[in-house]
Amino acid sequence: MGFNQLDPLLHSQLRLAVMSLLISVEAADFVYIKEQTESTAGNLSVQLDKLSTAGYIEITKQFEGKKPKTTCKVTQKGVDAFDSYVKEIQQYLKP
Amino acid sequence: MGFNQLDPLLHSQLRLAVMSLLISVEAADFVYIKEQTESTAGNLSVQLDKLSTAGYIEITKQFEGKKPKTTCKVTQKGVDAFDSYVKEIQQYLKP
DNA sequence: GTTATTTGGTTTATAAAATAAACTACTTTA
DNA sequence: TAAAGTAGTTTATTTTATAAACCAAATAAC
Repeated sequence: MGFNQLDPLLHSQLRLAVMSLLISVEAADFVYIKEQTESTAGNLSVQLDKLSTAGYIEITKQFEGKKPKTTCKVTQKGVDAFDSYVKEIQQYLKP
Repeated sequence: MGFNQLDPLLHSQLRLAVMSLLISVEAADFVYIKEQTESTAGNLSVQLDKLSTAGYIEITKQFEGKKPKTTCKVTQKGVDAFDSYVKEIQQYLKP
């Protein structure tokens, strides 16, 4: 037993999906993340901001031709936090 | 990939801890759960109620001598839901 | 060529959760 | 018998998540 606190920043449906995705692909743009996670743009925008503020991901905004393009990639801090989260929740899940 | 919806009833810090605990011990009383999960009585009361309403646990209230005693045990439905949740979140966690 | 519509988002408002604080009812101890 | 402890519940507050509305520019349709 011993239910140590799960990182509340990661223990969220969408943010967990985003982190999981970014960890496997290293970098992804807004539209791709939105499609993969089946989230709304508004919700995604907010949650990416939180992950960015926490230093778990890095967001770059540039123009691809004439369209804006937001690219995200996970930071080392983000990888570490995700690893810890995985270890912690495994405690909950194993019987 | 494929981020299928995590059961929101289980994807909660305290409810997940409670379910995890109950699955391993089969039955536990209010005070014990409160201690193990390090939760406040108010929060625990609310969350147990939600799990009970969902049919994931069964709550029995009786008197132990002169003191009230609330005992909880997980139902089959609860076990099934927990199993599904574990399978789903494993998808998120594996890189 | 100017009126939709789509793309790629952000901001603000609303709904739902989690948590904390206050309260109830009874018991035990000083 | 007054104070403190036990075992909770109810209500209020805070935090989160989600949805709705909006913005700016580009493209397609009439």
